[in-house]
Amino acid sequence: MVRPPHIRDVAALAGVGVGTVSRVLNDSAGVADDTRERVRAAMDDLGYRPSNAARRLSLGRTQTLGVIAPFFTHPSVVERVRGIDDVVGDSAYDLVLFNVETSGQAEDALRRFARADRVDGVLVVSLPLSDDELTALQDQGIPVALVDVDDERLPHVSNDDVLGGTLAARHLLDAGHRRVAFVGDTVENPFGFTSSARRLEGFAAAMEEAGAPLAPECIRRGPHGREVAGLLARELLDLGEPPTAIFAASDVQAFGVLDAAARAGLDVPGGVSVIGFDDIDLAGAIGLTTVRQPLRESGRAGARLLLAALAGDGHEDAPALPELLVAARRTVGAPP
Amino acid sequence: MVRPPHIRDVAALAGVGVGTVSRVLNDSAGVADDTRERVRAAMDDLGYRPSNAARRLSLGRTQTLGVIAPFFTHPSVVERVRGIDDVVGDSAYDLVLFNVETSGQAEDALRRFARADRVDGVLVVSLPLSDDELTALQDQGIPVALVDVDDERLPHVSNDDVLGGTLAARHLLDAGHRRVAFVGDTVENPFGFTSSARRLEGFAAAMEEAGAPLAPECIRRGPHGREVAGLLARELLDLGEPPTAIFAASDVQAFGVLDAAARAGLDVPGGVSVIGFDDIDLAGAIGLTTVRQPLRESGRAGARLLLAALAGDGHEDAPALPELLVAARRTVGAPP
DNA sequence: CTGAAAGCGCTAACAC
DNA sequence: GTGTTAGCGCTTTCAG
Repeated sequence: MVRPPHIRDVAALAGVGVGTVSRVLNDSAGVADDTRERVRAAMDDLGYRPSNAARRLSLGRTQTLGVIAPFFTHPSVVERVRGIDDVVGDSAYDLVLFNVETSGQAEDALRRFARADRVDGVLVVSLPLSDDELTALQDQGIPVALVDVDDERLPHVSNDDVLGGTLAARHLLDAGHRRVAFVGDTVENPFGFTSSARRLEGFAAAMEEAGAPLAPECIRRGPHGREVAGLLARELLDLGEPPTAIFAASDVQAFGVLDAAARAGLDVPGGVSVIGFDDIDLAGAIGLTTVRQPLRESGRAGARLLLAALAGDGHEDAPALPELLVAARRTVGAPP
Repeated sequence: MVRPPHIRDVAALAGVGVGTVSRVLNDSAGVADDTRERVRAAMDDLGYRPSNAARRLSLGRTQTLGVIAPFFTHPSVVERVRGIDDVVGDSAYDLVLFNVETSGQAEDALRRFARADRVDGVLVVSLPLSDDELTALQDQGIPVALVDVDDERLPHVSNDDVLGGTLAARHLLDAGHRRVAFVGDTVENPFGFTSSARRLEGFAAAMEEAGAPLAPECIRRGPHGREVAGLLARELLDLGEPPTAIFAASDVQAFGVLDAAARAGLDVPGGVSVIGFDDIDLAGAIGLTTVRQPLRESGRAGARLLLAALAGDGHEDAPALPELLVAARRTVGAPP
C-alpha cells in the first residue's frame, strides 16, 4: 500500500536517465547491454510496474479491446467470446465487455467508445448494426471487426446461415417431413439481417424447392429466449394442422420448443421433431439434433481479423471456418 | 476521423480558461450559471468528449473494475457476472474481464492488476484464493470483493453451500435413497475450500446423520466439466453395488451424469436419480431436479459490496441473499 | 467566480 | 548510447 515506484526512481537507482529506463521498458534498441541489465535490476529491486494510465496517455493507445455482445441471453455468444478470449488473451490487450441485449443498447455502447482513447478496437458479436451505428464507428476511425454479423462494409466473419437453414430443411425433408415450422427471432433491425432471418431464408427456400413450402402461419418470431420460443411453439402445436417438425433458429430456442412439446404431452421425436441451430455444449447433453456451426472458431477468427487491422496488416480476408453440418441426435424422426 | 476537440478548444470557443471547462465537466461548484451554459454550448458545438486516458492519469483512477472468473466453463458464473453487470452497468465503471479456469491462472490475472492504475477494484468470482494471492491483493491496496468465495478476510458474498449439500441429501433421503454418491470438483486449492467441497461436506454430514453414510467409493471428483462428470458417473454406475442416486456439485456436472445414465441404458429417475446444484436456466428446460441458489443476485450483491468499498462507505456487510431450496423436477424418484 | 500554471507518469524527439 | 525535455489532455491548487 506504499506509493508505487516511478520511472524516475528506477532511473535514479540505476544511475541513468528516465529515457533509458523507458527504452528498456519498451525493448527499444540502442541501450548497452550492461546498462539494460542495471536498469532491469533496479526495476526488480523496486518492484517497479509502469503505470499504464500514463503510458496510454503518452502513447495514445489503450491496449484494450471492446467487445459488444448479448452475452447473457445467448450461450452461443459466450462460446464465440471464448474464442475471442483465446486469441486476445495471448496478446497484450485487455478485453472490456459491453453487454447489450438489443440493437438500441448497442448504440449506447458504441457511444461509450465514442472517444478513441477508450478502446483501440471493437468487436461486435451477433448484433446487426444500423447504418447510423456503422458510420458512427467509421467516423471515429476505430478499427472494428464483426463476428456473426454479415455486413460487407466491415471486416467480418460469419457463417453461411442461409446454407444452415437449407441443411435443416434437407434433414427434415429426408426424415419425411412436409409440414414444418420455424421459430426464430424478431427482426428488430431493418438495416441488418440477423442470422435468424438468414436461417429462415435458406430453410424456406429449400422447403419451397422441395415442393413443400412453409405455410405463413408456421413462421413464428419473437424476442430471443427459451421461454418465448416455448410460447411460440405452443401456438404452433395448437394449430388446426400442426407441423410435424419445428426448426428453431438457435439451440436455446429449441430447448423452449422441446419444453413446449413436453407440456403439450407430445413425445419427441414421436409426436413432433425438433432441430436447432448452433450446437452449444448442452445440445449434445440432451440429444438435440441441431445444425452445428463453429462458434468458438468464429470468435477466434474475428479476433484475428481485428488484431490484424490493428497491426495494420492490410485488409486481411475473413478466414475460412469449418463448415456447417447437421449433428443428428435424438430429436428428429419420422412424422407421426 | 478528424482530430477530436480538446479541452482547450472548448475553452477558446467559450472564451474561458480550461480550468473552468474542467469544472463544468466535473460538475464542480463555483461556476456562474451563464458561464456554465456557455461552456456546455461550446462542448456541444464541438462534439467534445473528454479523453479519459488523460482523466485517468490526472485523477489516478481508471473507472474500470476487473472481474476474474471462470466464465466459459461455468454457466453459473456467467449468471453471476450478469448480476455484476446489472449493477455496474448503471455506474460509471467499465468492466474488464479476465477469464481464468484454474487457480493458477488467477495468480496471473492478479498480477496483471499489480498496478493499481489498471483497475479501481476487483471482483473475484468462484475462485478460491491462495494466501499468496490474497496478500498480494491486499498489498496493492486495491479494493476487492469475492463472489461465491467463502473467505472471511475479505468482503464476500457466498451461499451456505454446506446447507445446500444438506438439502440435497434430505431430498434424496426423503425419496428413499440410502446408497447415494457424489460427483464434484477436484480440490485444487489447499488454501481455500471450493463450493464443491462445501456442498459435499453438508451432503456427507446429512447422510451420515441419517445413518446412511457415503461410501468412500461413492465420492468422485475431477476437473469441472460435463464430460468429466459423465466419466465419473459412469464409474459410479459400474460399481458392484451402484448408488441409487447421484448428487452432482453443479448442474453442468449433473448434465454429464444424466448423459452417463442414458449411455448406460439407465432410465432417470427409474434407474437412478440425479440432483444437481445451481439451477441454471437450462436445468429447468430439461427437468433437472436441483438445489437452487440465487446466482444473479449473488453477482449483484458482490458488485454492490465493491462499489460501497470504492465509495468508502465503510465495511458494508454482505447482504442477505434469497435462501437455497430444492427445485424438485423430474430427475429424482424412488430408488429402483 | 475564473484564469494561469503545475503536475499526473510515461514516450519520443533531440542533443550531447 | 544516453540524458534532457517537451508534450499527451485533463484536474486542481493558487492567485486574482
